Amino acid sequence: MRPATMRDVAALAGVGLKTVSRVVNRESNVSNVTRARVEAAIDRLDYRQDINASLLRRRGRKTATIGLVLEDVSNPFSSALHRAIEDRARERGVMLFTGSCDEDSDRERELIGTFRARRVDGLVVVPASSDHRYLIPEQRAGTPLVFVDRPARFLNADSVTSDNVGGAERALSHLASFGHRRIGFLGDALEIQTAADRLQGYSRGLAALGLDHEPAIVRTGLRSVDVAARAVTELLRAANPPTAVFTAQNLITIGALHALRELGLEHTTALVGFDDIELADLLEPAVTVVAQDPAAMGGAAADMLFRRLDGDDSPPEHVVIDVELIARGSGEIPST
Amino acid sequence: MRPATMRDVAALAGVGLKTVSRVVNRESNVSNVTRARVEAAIDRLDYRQDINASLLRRRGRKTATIGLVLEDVSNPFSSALHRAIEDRARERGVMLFTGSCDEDSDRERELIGTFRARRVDGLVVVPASSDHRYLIPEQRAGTPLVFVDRPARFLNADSVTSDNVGGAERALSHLASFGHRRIGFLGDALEIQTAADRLQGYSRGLAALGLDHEPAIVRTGLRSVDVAARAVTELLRAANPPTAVFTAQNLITIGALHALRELGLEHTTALVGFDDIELADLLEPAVTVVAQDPAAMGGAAADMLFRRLDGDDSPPEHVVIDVELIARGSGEIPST
DNA sequence: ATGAAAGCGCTAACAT
DNA sequence: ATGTTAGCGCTTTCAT
Repeated sequence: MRPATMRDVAALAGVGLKTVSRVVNRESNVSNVTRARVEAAIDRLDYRQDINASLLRRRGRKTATIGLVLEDVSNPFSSALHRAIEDRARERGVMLFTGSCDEDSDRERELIGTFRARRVDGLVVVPASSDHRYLIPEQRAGTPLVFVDRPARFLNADSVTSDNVGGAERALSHLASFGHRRIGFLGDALEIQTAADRLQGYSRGLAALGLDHEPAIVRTGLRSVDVAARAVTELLRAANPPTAVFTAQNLITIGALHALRELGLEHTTALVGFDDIELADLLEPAVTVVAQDPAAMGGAAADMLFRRLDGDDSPPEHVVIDVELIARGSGEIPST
Repeated sequence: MRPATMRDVAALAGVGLKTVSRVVNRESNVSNVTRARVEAAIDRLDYRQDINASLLRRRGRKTATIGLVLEDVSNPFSSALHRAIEDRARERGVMLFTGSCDEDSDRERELIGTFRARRVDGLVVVPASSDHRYLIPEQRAGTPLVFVDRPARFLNADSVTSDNVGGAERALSHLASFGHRRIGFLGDALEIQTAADRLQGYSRGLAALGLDHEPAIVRTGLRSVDVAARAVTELLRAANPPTAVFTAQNLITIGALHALRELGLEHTTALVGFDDIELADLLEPAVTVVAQDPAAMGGAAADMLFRRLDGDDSPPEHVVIDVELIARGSGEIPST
């Protein structure tokens, strides 16, 4: 029942422990005859090296693992990030520990603590918490740390983010080019950095167009599809409703689509969403979005982490990944 | 730079190594004064127990990790499974190693080999390969092994699958109840067990309705959205086309939706898909599907694995998770 | 080319 | 209540 050890292999092959170690690690200074004998024993015992024991004694003490803190492994954005990082890690023979923290900052700390106990070589974090000073010791200890989607707060660390401000601005000018002058904003809680950035982009967009900021058509703190749908309904039923809306997040866009459909306004009120949604092109009208590129973000984050792991200790970098406006129909409805 | 060890803590606190171990592991027989001293030292050194070293010596040699082989962490089905398993694992303080194998059987073996080297306590596998005899030593060594979505081949192991046959049958009888007598089948490669099962359900459904099996309106081996779209287009443009189609997989359903839209037949040809798709309710018509329950599948798989880990060594079980037909519109278009 | 001894960070088993 | 010794499975170091 107990898995075979190197000792077992050595005994069966009639060689010393170190010789088996040499064969397993493909070191030189083993004669072909000896190697063959050892390999036969390995096969016979179905031996597999215990990486944990191996790494314990190794110089450098690397575990060939990295920890990945995501919002939720099952949401499309997180899992696209995950996949991109997995692919990079695989090239280096590195395994991933992942965990979902559901925007819960306690869970973020708990996860990172667990990763630390497992001696991960580095950390990629989509942060939930708003104060990362607790990671100072970690950082000082030399553990590479890359933040994704949102920057670290109160900690100077590498980050990879989308161009949220620029993307929102682009959405605004796109809608304006179709004649819209009253453009509603629907966003998430402003404690979330990306939500705040997108609102800032909206404001800048208004300013660039010489338009006033009208608080009545700006709604934030929308945390679910239903809440978003209700907010959109209210906005459009009020007196002097906006002729276009900018929905600053995935679920909010979906909520807005439901609301517009119910009000029968889907071909009348223009809509641009931030973040692409599945099947957006099959909807009627197809949904215009500012799309992020989670695969590129994950790739950039992994590249950065591995550069750090390879010894790069230049000052923290902040990579901003471009977003793309994909015009599909809903954002090209002209103002009436 | 080197992380603090238990030794360091013991030295700083002026106690023996074992006392620190007792405090860290919350064992009894430590006076409050001593405990406080040790805890202060832990805080000052920012010490964190090295789990790998700890587990190396522990009785039972458990690593508190499980390995999860998925088709692709970024696809919705896989990631929903992943999340369900993560939640169960978290309750037990178990971490997950995950990997995507993209339907590549070599990659499946490679991943499982890596997991084995890391001494995972158990394995949950969505299999890509068609012969699992290579896992016999693993199984004999007592490593719990649960297959999900598709059963093991040539290996008697626990499995959790959807009711693919029954679901397909239900789709057939649903379409028949709206008058359809010529129902096309569009499916994936039959090497994939689920695809074969769904075709079998289709055949049974036909038989139950007293309908003939017409090879001309059955297409299999459709491996992408585009290929599926083309197949649907061909089917519907041919002489004597089916009045309804059953698309036996996610991407095929999406391909069919594109094709129907392009042909202008979306309100004429009935469609039932296997596996739910995002935003199916916002499409026009909304898409009727036979929905799997990946969260339930993952939960059941995790429960099974942990039962095995807790010592249950009864014969392998094959849990079948029910599927649900969700009527939304496309499947209720009557035959003309 | 090969192996014996020491030790990685920790827990088990046994003192005291 | 606390400490000491051995040893988990492996690599390092140093010998032969």
